[in-house]
Formats: sequence, structure tokens, C-alpha cells
Amino acid sequence: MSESTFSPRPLLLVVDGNSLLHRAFHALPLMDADGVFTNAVHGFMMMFLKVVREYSPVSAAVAFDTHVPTFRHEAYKGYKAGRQAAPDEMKMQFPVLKEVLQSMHIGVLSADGWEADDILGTCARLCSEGGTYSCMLLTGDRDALQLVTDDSMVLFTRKGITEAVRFTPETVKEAYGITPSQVPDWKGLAGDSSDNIPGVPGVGDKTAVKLLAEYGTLENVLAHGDDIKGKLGEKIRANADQALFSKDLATIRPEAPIDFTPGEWTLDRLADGAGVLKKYRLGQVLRQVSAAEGATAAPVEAEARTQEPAALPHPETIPLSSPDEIRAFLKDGCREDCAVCLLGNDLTIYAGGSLGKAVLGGDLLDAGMSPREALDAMAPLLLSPRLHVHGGKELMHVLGAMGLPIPHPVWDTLLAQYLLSPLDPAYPLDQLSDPDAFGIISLSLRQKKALAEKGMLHLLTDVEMPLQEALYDMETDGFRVDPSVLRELGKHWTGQADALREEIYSLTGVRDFNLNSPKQLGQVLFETLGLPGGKKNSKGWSTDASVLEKLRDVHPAAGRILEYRQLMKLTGTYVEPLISRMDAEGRIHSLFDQTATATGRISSSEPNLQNIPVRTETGREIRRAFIPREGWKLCDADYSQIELRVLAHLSGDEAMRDAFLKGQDVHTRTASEVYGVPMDEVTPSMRRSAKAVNFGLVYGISEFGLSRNIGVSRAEAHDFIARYFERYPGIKRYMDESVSRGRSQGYTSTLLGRRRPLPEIRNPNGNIRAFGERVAMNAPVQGTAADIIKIAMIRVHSALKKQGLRARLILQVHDELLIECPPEEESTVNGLLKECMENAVSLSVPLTVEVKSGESWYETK
DNA sequence: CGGGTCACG
DNA sequence: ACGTACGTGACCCGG
Repeated sequence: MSESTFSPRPLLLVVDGNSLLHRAFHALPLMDADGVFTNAVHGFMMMFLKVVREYSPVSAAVAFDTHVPTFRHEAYKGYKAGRQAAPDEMKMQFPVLKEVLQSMHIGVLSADGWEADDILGTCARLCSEGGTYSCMLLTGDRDALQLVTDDSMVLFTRKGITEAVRFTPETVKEAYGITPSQVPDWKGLAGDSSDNIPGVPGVGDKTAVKLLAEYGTLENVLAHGDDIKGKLGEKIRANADQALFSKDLATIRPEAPIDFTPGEWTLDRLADGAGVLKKYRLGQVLRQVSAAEGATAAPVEAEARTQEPAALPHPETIPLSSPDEIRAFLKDGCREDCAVCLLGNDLTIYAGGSLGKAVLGGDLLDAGMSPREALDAMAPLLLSPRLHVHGGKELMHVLGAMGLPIPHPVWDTLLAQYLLSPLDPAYPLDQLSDPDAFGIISLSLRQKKALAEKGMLHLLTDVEMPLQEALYDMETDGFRVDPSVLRELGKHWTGQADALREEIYSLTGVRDFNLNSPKQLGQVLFETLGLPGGKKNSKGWSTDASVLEKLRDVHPAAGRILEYRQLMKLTGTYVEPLISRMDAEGRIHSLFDQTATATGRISSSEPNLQNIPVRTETGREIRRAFIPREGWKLCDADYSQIELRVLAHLSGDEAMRDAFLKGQDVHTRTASEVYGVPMDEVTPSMRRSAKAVNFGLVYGISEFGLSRNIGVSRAEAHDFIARYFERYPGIKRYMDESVSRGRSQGYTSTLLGRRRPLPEIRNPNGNIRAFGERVAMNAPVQGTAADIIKIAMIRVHSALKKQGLRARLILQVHDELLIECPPEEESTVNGLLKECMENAVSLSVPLTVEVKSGESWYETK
């Protein structure tokens, strides 16, 4: 979605530290601060600041080589060793440069065994895939020209380091006669003496370009080696292996495992480096940094997340008319508590003691700013570490679509309000506060106090807020589907349903009624045909599955109707809507609502991907359509019995904990306890009943519910439950306590302190009260399981980023996580899922996770 | 727009 | 005497 006419994306600058520091070292006379040489650092920083002034990146990082070249070709060492060793006066400047960069909050990137140009390539790839930033690469190494794309430019230094030329795909072609992707082929043929790449002896730059113009790639040149006449042909044929090896050496691998956090590499706190710059007597650099920042600039406290919000300044609306006013307003504002909110298409901003309104693409542009300038002005505020929002995930989508930086808010009043009042149907900002951005700050002050009193601050800042970023990525990435599978199933099922409809009409002898209308169907079955069966619901006869199931042996139409219903459900809910929701890449983007459930679960909608069929073989076929990206794998990990394990932990019941500690099948163990037989004598039917009781417990047991579920009398269910509680006294105690504590407190709590109010538990109406009691038994269990998988998701999501994996978390189904990944990451990802999920929290029983990967969701079961 | 039905955990 | 297992979302019907 790069059709935004508003502006290009904000710019990330990534510098090849080794290349630039070397060039600076050789270009400038030695200078030192008390014996520490600093000429190259000085030259580097001057060049860096010049580029920052010229191109206004919002964020910057510098990449460095680490020389552990184990993963590349065996001969690598030999060739690279041929490079001239850097003198000590040069080497000692690397740590100085890193110290300077870090003091200015500029990113410093390295990865064992990876070279700086690989890291540049990795950043370019991540920018392009992330869609948030454009990337600009600054280097003196011609290899990097292969990284030039429409998304990422390369600035190539010349004349030492005083000038830099900007390369786009077109200018690479103009200057060298080849496309960026042909750079490795070019090096493979022509070699590069400065990099000790041999190439083909006797083939120079010009010859290489000619060959590539004709054959496209090195491999194709070699394949047509016999067509090339004379000495040139001989040399190429004789040095084919060396050419391929040279190309390999020159090929940048954009897969370095780096911490890619451009949001942290802000460029508006350069002045924080003043102390370090003074120490190394880098006065010229210091003056530039201070001049840019203003001498009074106060550093933003690193502990913004935990510090108390400042006392609330009285808001006053300021007219934003000139670009300078706007810039100053936004820049000052981002250092204090500030807020951004959506009002229709406008972004309203509260910043730095003033209230202002900026309409993106409107006010800023009206004020005479160019799109580029408007964006630069907005970026520091959006990336502020003290940004407050209401509904960060939606804001991220809106800003991302406009090409603006994705914010990482410190507070979200929507998520906070959900924790404080999880039963509300919605949390519209205008009902919680003054409907502007100032209201967000004052609301968050009140919320912080309330959450702290209730012990939920940590739940907001360490669980819900980071989770929101994972959900944003999941929504943005989506889940790929194969439309041909869906269309095939649709055709098949529609045909079957048509046939069934006809059959049902003839079996019942009634044709002119709507099979999809429960009302009409009920009349046909119970009035026209006079079948036995109960009236139930307010609208007449009930025709649900349990009723039709009982009629199977009474009338042949009953079974057909059940089949018909299933096929209609499948095509109507899972085939047609999924096809229609596909984007241009064949992916479906569900919405994950973090504020929808009473218990802390997340919900999925438009479409709901958390209820894709699995229980019947027919329905499960749908999962063949859910596939990973082309050539990738799907990894599926699910918790085994997480709710019962949580119940075992919360209740501390010895017998139930024992079953899990011994790794037993918990339902078989329950049957053995309740029926008083050894585990190896438990029959399938005994296990089935025991399983129903275990489920019943999690739901808040009732005799009636159990009896209906396993088809026994109420009295039998009563006895069953009584025997169960004899064997599991800890569970009994826990359930009683949950209800009585729920009644006295008016709410229940999960492991992480998430609360679920119990407005029903004191209701004089016995039914309503009983419902409240069941909720009191269920909510802590379901809610704790929800807490646990949320922690696992955050860990998985951040581990994937941290390890530089291309794998993406794409779906959560309550006790299950799905990831798509390139095939080479499959085993890493499977291990990571298991590790993160099993160790998300530490309970008194183990959590176990089963992982399976495959080519479709169907295959992962 | 509420109720019936049914898909999931 | 009453009507119940807990938590969701989507589709269809009919007022």
C-alpha cells in the first residue's frame, strides 16, 4: 500500500561504520585527545551530521563488522586476511566512535560473524518489509550498490568522505551500466582488488559490464562460455569456479540477526552526547550538535515509563500557523507527556503544555510545509517515549497507512479502561474524558492511580501494552489463504447441499418452505409430520442439533437436515466470506480485539479466525486453504490442557497436581479416581464422563449442565460430582472459596491480577445468582490461561525480532499460536515457540506445549 | 435488531 | 418454581 500521495515514509539512515571510519582515517591528519586518536571519529561524525542535515532522517544506526567469519566460504579467511591490517591508531577509534554514538542515542549494530554490509542489507530488507520507514544506506563500499532499490537509496562517499552521491536504481545503471542486482555478478567477473575479490583474471570493469549486458548473470555467462571467442572465452572457462566464488564473496546476505528497533534510534537527543564529545575534545562536532539542539534542551529521562506524569498544565489552544511554530510545538511537546488522538481524519495533539490541533495533509500543508517537512515535524512526537493514546493499535494502522512512524505509546487509555471495567460494551473516548487529546492525559493520570490501587499497573504496562504491538503486526501481516482450495470446497459443498435440499423436500413431502428458517422447519417437522419433540424457544419449535439428533431414528429427513445445515454453515461462513476478504496478496486480515471479553481473552473478527472448523473431518478440510507465504512453513503450537493445569495450580489440589507432575492423561486419572478402578482398567466411556466433569469444573459445575452433557439423570450427575469432590478435596475447597470471595469482593482475580466484576453474584434471582457463582469459578481459570498465552505471545514476538528471524506470528486461538517462517527457520521457530510458551510463567505443575509444522493449517494437527 | 443456530477454545 | 454448564463471532430469519 505505497500509493499514499501524502508523502514518502520517514527515513532511517544506516551507516557502514567500518567503511566510513576507514575512509575518514585515511582522509584526515592524525589528531588526538591525551593519546587517544580521534581523527577518524571526527571525520565520521562530520560526515554523519552533514547527511542528517541534508536528508532529515528520523532515526539512524551505525553498523560494524565483527570478524568471526565462520559461516562464509571456507576460503574466506584467506582472502580477507590479504587485506592490509588496520594500524593501531585506527583500531583504537572504533570503541571511541561507539561510545560517542551511544551517548547520542544513535543505534550501534553488530552481529557475530556478520559484516557491516550484511547489516545494511538486513536493515534495508526490514524497512521494506515493515513498510514504516524508507531506508538510506551510507557507505564507501561499492558492494552496497546491490542494495539499491526503489525503497532504499545508497549514499556513496567520494573524495575521501567530504561528498556523497546518492544512488537510485536508475543512477546505478547510468553510472555503471548494470542493475543493482547485477553488482555481485559484476564483482564475480571483474573482481575488486581493494576487497581482495579475485574475479576472472584479465576481465575488467568494462568487459564485465559488456558480458552482463548480453547474458544477464554470471551463471548465464558461464553457461555460454563456449560461445565466447578468443582469449576472453578461455579465461572465463578456466576460472569459472573462481568467478562463482568471487560472486559469493560479493553477495550481501540480508539476514543478520540484529536488534532492529529504529524507534529507539531517535535523532533528537544528539545533545546528550555533549559530555562524551567534550571528553574526546571533539569540539567541532559538539558545536554542531548543540547548535542543532539548543543549549537548554533537557534530556528526556530514560525512566519515562515509570516516572510520575508531571502536574497537568492548563491547556490553551494555540493557533498553528507558521511552520516554525508547528515544529517548535511538536519538538518541545514530545519531551513531556503528550498525546495524539484520531478525530475522523484528523490527528489532534496535546503537547508540552499546550493544546493544538494539526490535521495531517491539511493544517501542516496549509501552513506551507512540504509533505517531507510535515512528516519530519510530526515524527518526534509520534515517536516520543512519553506518548499517550486511546486505542494505540488503530492509531498504528492509520499512521502506518499514511507512511508515518509507528508509535510506541507509554500509555493507552483504551487498554487501561478495559482493565478497570472489562464488562463495558465499548470504551468511546468522548464518554471517558474531554474528547481531545488533552483529555487523554488527564484520563491516564486518573487511570494510573486506579490501576496502581488495584494492583494492575504491571498488567497494563508489561502485558497489554506490549501485546498490542504484537497484535498490530498480526493484523497487518494477515494469514494467506489458497482461493482455489476454497472454491473447490465451495463447489463441492454447494452441490451436495442442493441435492440434500431436494431429498429433504421429497422425504418430508413438503416443498414450499424455507429450510433455513427454523420456524418453518419446526412447523413442518412437528405440525405437518407430527413428529415427537419438544417445544422450547420463544419462537416456537426448537430445531437445534440436539433435537434433530433425537429424531434421527424417527424420520429419515432428520439426519439429512443436519448434514444440510453443516454444509450451509461451511459455505456461508467459511468459504464465501474468506474468498471475499482476500487482499491483493491473497492474505486475510482479521481484527484482534483486546478489549472485547470479560475474562481477558482476545477476540477475532471480520473474519473470525478463532472458530475455523476442526472438530469434524468435513469442516476441517477448510484448513487446507490456510497456508503460509510461498515456499514457507506453518508452525502451530498449542498448550495441552492449559485450563486444567491452571486449575491444578490455583487450587493446589494434590491429586490433580500429581496427575500433571507424573505426565498422566488427566481424564483417565480422573476416571480412575472417581470410579475407583486402576488407570489401565478405565474404559473409553468412563474416560468420556470424567472428561465432561473436568470441563464442567472449568465452566463452574452444575448438576443440570453435567447431566445434560453426558446424558445421565440429574441424580446420577449429583453423585458423580460428590464422588469427584471426595477425591479432589482441593478443587472443592478452591471452588467454594472462589464463590465466597467473589461474593464478598464483588470480583475475581487472575494470576496477574486481572479482575472480572461479578455484578450477578448478589442478585436475589437464584438463576442469575447461580450464573454469577459459575462465573466466579470459571473466570480466574479462563483468565489466567489468557494471561499466560499473552505473555507467551509477547516473548515469541520479541524473540523473533531480536533474533532477526523472518518468521511472523500470525494467529492466536486461545491456547494455540501460529507462525509462518522460511523453511530454514522452521526448527528454530518450533523450539522457540515451545520454550516461550512452556516458560511464560512458572506454576506448581508443568505447562506442556505440542508443536507441529506443515504446509497448511490442516497438516499441523 | 434480537433470537436461533453453530463454528471455535 | 425456575432454567443453567464458561468465553466468543457470523449467518440467517423475521419483525
